[in-house]
Amino acid sequence: MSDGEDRPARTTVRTITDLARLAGVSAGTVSRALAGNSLVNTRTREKIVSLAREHGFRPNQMASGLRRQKTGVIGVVIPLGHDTRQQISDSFFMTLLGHLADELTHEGYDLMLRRVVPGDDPDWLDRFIGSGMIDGVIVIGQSDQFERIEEVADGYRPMVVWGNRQEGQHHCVVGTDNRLGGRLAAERLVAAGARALAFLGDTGPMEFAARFAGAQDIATRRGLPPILPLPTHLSPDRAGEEIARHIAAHSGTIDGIFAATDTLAALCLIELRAQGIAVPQDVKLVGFDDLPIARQTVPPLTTIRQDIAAGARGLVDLLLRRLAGESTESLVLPPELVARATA
Amino acid sequence: MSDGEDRPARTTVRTITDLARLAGVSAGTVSRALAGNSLVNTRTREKIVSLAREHGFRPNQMASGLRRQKTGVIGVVIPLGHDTRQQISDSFFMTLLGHLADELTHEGYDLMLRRVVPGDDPDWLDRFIGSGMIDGVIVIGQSDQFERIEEVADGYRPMVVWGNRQEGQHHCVVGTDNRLGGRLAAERLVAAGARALAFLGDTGPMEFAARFAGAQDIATRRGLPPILPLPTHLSPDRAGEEIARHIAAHSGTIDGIFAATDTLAALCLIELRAQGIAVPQDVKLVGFDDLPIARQTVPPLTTIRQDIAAGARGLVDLLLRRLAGESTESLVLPPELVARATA
DNA sequence: GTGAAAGCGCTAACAC
DNA sequence: GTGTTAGCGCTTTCAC
Repeated sequence: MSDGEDRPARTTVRTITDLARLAGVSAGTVSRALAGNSLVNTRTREKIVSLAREHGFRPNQMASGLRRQKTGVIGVVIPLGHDTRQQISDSFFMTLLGHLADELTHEGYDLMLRRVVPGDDPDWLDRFIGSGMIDGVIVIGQSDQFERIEEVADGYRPMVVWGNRQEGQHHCVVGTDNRLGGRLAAERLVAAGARALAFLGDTGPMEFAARFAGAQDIATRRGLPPILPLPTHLSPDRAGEEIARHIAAHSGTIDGIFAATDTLAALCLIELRAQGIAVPQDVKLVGFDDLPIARQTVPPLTTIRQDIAAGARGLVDLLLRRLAGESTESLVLPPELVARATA
Repeated sequence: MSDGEDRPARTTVRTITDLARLAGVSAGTVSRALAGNSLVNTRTREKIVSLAREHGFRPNQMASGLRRQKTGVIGVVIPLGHDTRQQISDSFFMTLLGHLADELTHEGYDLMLRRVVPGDDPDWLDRFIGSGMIDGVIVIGQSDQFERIEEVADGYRPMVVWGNRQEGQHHCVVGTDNRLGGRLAAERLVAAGARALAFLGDTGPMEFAARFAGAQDIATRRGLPPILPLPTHLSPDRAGEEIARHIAAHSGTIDGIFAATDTLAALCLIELRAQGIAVPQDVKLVGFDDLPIARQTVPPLTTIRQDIAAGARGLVDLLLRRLAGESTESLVLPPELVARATA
């Protein structure tokens, strides 16, 4: 390692042509041998393969992709519409991304990640798709881009979206039944004795809107007053203050809070404690997602579970089928109440 | 939207040649016009650009990449060596990844994400680099692959690694001074009155080993008994049980715990509470990372802060400079004690 | 079974 | 200023 040039003295073999020269065959044969599928003479193939290994040769995927008109890469894009400052590091999306990486790797695809701010670039989706770099795209979250996604879906098949399902939509979506989730949450709050309910979080994004609507379904059915929306941003810094203000303004008048996400619920728990409000005695609280943090709050958070791993599997499975030319239905996953100690 | 074919009747223009035909110029001119830099006639350029926009034309990045020998993509790879079941969704890495995505996007690069299990594929790094799909690579975490990374670093410049710095290493690394962090943690525990210290977490990965060593420095300096290692896995399910066993076995004999990560510290806090051990009265606890969860535990966690955003900025900055041919030093970031309520 | 040759879509000399 | 040409590294007919 100490003396200058320590690269092995072997010819550097960067292209399939280099390798062909070395093996005394043509580039075409090398290509076939490495692809394995064609009927190349076994001896020839073995020689080529061992030569390739010996010299650490890897075929250039750009060239191969260009020629075959496919890249082996799936694009994953996270549109940040509602709240630009919402970090890409938002826990739920990040966990989903992790599972997607696992699933795609497992299927032999690479993952290209893009975070976009649709407000800055209305063309975000076409640009990604048209880049020629990806064989298909997974959109994580509809954000406020439902219409844009619908338009694109009509002309581009290999796309699957994580989000909420709307009546009669065109694009293929995988997601939890958010409205049902909202119902489960509200039912739990009511069963625990709450009567004056609030919804903590922005109701703009469709997934949150559906959760809110589901909760409202229950309030209506039970003859309770309408649910009070307590809007917040998603980034923890801002949400913290906003929640503090909401609680200060409405403690005493509400006795049940349905938080749009576990992250918000956890912050809410802190604020409730800070303001001397006992959970679940004075106020019941239910979250959404069942992130790891839900088990670690004090008291542990009652929440609505989304099966993230199943979601990732569904997204990849549907995408691969669409890539293969199939038509696919959307996939709606059932949410599940996880009863812990806050309601 | 209601009548069958709603694609515009315009000729579909997929390649630069299509566009050239439409504009009545040659492909070369279109290429130059779109690149903007060459001295194309302003009128011609405007015509081409507007035509391109009108038809939603995007140049194929694979082709352009192949020709220019650069892709505009940076690879980000997470080697999962020590603990295969460690999720890619590990909080710290995920947050770092989020910041990397922001930084790279900002610099006009795309991000290709790969999760690898070095045990299954010893060739993981060369394979990624040799794929021809990326201009450079950021390795998140050295895992148990220090040697492999060193070997590659000698022959491949555009690589930067997140991890721990070793005396005399070849590869360019960005990371926190873990040993110093370990010292800060142990000093805090001792200052809070702890005398019998334990380290919670696997000491195999170098970063953790350095944290452990730092803590041991302080124990030695203060004439305290050696620090007791309490090994765990990183995945929350297994770690939970392991921690419970450790606490059951050693409560009473230890009065200060330094957890390798906040995630472990949070789990530890739960277990201590479950076993009726008061924090910080009976046992002091310090974490590492300062993840969002550290503010949300009860009581809030005293921890050692790593500046993740600065880390991401450093990684990207150094990588771009190496890409530009510069030689770069490694970057060691200072950890910072964040005093909350557990020690 | 293997070689030769034609291109995938783009860019960069080199002409004019 | 713009057209022409020659590839980037690979795959895939089409011959033989």
